[in-house]
Amino acid sequence: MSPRSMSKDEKRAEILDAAIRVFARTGFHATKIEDVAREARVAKGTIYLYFDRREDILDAAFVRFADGVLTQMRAIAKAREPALSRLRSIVEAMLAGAQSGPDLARLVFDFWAARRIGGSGERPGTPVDFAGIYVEYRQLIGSLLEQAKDEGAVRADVPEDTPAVIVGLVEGLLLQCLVDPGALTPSRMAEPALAVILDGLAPGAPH
Amino acid sequence: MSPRSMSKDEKRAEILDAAIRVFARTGFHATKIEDVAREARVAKGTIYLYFDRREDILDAAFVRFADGVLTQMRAIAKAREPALSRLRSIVEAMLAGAQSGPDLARLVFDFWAARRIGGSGERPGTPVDFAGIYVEYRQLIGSLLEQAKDEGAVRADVPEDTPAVIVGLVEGLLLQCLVDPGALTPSRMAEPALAVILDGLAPGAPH
Amino acid sequence: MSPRSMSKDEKRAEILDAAIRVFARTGFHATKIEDVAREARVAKGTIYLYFDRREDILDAAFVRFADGVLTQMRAIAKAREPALSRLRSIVEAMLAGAQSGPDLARLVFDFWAARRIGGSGERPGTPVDFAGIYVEYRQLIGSLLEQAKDEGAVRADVPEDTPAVIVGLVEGLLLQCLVDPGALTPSRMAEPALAVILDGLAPGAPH
Amino acid sequence: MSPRSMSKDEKRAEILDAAIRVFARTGFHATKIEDVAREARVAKGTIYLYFDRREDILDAAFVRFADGVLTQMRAIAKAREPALSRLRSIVEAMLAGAQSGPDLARLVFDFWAARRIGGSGERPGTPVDFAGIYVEYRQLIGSLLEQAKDEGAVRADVPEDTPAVIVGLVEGLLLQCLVDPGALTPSRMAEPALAVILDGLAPGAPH
DNA sequence: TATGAATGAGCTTTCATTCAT
DNA sequence: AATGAATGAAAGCTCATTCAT
Repeated sequence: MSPRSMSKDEKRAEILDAAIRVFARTGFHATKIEDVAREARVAKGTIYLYFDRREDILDAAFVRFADGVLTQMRAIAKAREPALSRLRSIVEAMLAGAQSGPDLARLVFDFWAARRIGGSGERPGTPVDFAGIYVEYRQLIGSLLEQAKDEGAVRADVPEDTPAVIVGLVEGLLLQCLVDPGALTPSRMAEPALAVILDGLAPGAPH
Repeated sequence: MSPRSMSKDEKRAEILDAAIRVFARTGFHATKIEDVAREARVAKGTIYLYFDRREDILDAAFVRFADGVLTQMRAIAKAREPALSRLRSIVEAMLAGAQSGPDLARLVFDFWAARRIGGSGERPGTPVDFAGIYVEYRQLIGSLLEQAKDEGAVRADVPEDTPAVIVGLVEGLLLQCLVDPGALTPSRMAEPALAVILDGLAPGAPH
Repeated sequence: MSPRSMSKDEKRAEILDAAIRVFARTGFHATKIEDVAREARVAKGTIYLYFDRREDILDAAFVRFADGVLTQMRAIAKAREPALSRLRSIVEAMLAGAQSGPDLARLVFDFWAARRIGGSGERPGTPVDFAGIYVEYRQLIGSLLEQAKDEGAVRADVPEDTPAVIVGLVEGLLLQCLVDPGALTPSRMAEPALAVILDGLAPGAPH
Repeated sequence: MSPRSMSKDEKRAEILDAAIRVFARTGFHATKIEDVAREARVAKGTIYLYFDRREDILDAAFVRFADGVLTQMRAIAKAREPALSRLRSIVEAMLAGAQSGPDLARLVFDFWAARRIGGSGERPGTPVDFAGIYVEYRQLIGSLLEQAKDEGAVRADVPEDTPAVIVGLVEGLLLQCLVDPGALTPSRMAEPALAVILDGLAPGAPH
């Protein structure tokens, strides 16, 4: 399976991918190192050649996930289109991403719970800059809003904290879809979400 | 301490309150039965006279928490005020609630992670109707929107899934605050949140 | 076997005794918690109700062993006899003690090796005052030497560090017996040991 | 680093030296093959080209250490001096040796503990003739005592087991110094040790 | 010869759950 | 009803040893 010529980084990535698959399927908390090893087709001990502790795998998985989202967002943000159009695309892309891999989105909750994000208890280990990732999400949205303002596509008095509202709206919507996949699907939510966001930002009369 | 005359239900509630305090402080995953017992001033074995399994305590805790929110929402929804004003109050109340007890909000993540909400894996035990709770959230909002429509306070073409967008927006915003408490606080977010929600729903030009 | 009425301390002592038996038989390093549990007729987990860590058992075992020796020494030192005679008795008693339980004496090496006595590496956990025990050994001998001097039974110019020499001699002799039980037995060594010690201390012509 | 022309034995010796350094520093029990490899500047697997099992390294280390001591003792024993003087030199040399490398002396405990010297449990592998080494120690001392007797430098009725007493005294003294390096140093112990040994053996009145 | 990635048996430790009192 | 000592399954992690290159 794994060629002997594989570099240390590649092997690590391979194990990480396996771990993400299992976490998504079983949940981090219920996933044993043994499970990750089996999925990655290696022995238990091998895992520890690439990760110091079980929790580090979760951290790495989250970072890989978040990086993917950020990369996609940055690409869209750089497109040659009106800012408002790019904002719309970003919202659609995030919802579409969750559509294709809902289990992966779940990983975020596991991460929150395991890492006690927002809790008063502290956890050992090198912390993942969770907040920093959201700061960048918001900055990206904020920068688009500024451009849209300059382009006259958005009201001039948009409150400062609006990026957080938009990011929250998208993430919260994903939660809803995760909780009640029967009633709600991400793709179907794009239109009403944008209706709320954009019409609220429109300079003149909506639509 | 606990009077001999206490009923089984009262005692159970007392233990549950203790558990919620510890879960909020320490996180469910890191909370041992022993910790709950200590907080409730009973012996470890006593817990098992009121709950069959450890996870049942988390379920019960979540239900009690969600019931509290719903009760509050229902009360506001019944007030003698314009529907739009009640909608605004609900949003403000939810954000204010998180403001006063951020640790309690964290319980929701623990619940998701432990109960594998939205995941493909199944968990044993009597399931809590997680989705149902959100259905009721959305119905409450949806009903207010209908009334607001009738009152002419809201555009007639508000998309059907808008309640999910609003609930998501509030929950997502809470997540943001939890993740980055330094930069964001729930109370400060009420105004920009309502700016996005309400102006987006307004019939004519915003404001 | 173990009556339910046993106090926590008694139970701890019982486990400790079992542990000492196994350590003596198998060596600390090769002894698994499981082995101790089996010898003590309890489950593995029970051990941890009385000792926090595996190493703590060794510490406690050593302390119990050393306390026994010290108690015996103190008792002899208080006897109503000439000081020199009591010194002789102490040497004989220590050698006789090792005679009856050579395996127990081995425990000391395990302790040294595990606790890295005298080494540059540090170990975690509450340290056992190893040096302090030997300080007391030496003080006891030293005090007897002083009395013997006053009684004129010993030369006046005995060097200050002589107690260390005597303690060392006895312990070192025990090592020899441990290493080569075929050729040497503690009981047989008492006479030559005393011949070296006492005649060396005699004021006039030896014997 | 290591020249290609190095013989198998030389390489083995080089690894052994590295191992002794690490054992002395860290203790055998806490030393991993990896540590030895790093110190010897070879890969882990290379160790196994020269030693079959981890314990064999300890055995070899001990033998090399003991051989060094014996060689030194033999050299002194052959000197052209009165036997008593040579005995004195040997005692001084052993104490001085420990003075220069206390960590190395610790190796002996590790060896005892790991090899279960004196214990009832048996260990696999080719055993090191631990007892034999001490036999030779004692024979060397015994032979010197005989010569001293012939030279009239020592009482005629020295008990047969006196060599064991002397060897034990020196070793035991070293233990004391190891245990309580603050209070005792080997070099300072030479004089009181010899006072006990020699004056005890003197034919007429001491000094 | 030398390497070092891979292995997996085996250990310590934890803790939900039970049950005799 | 209440207790808390006892249990033992279960899991994370280590590291001596192997072996393909």
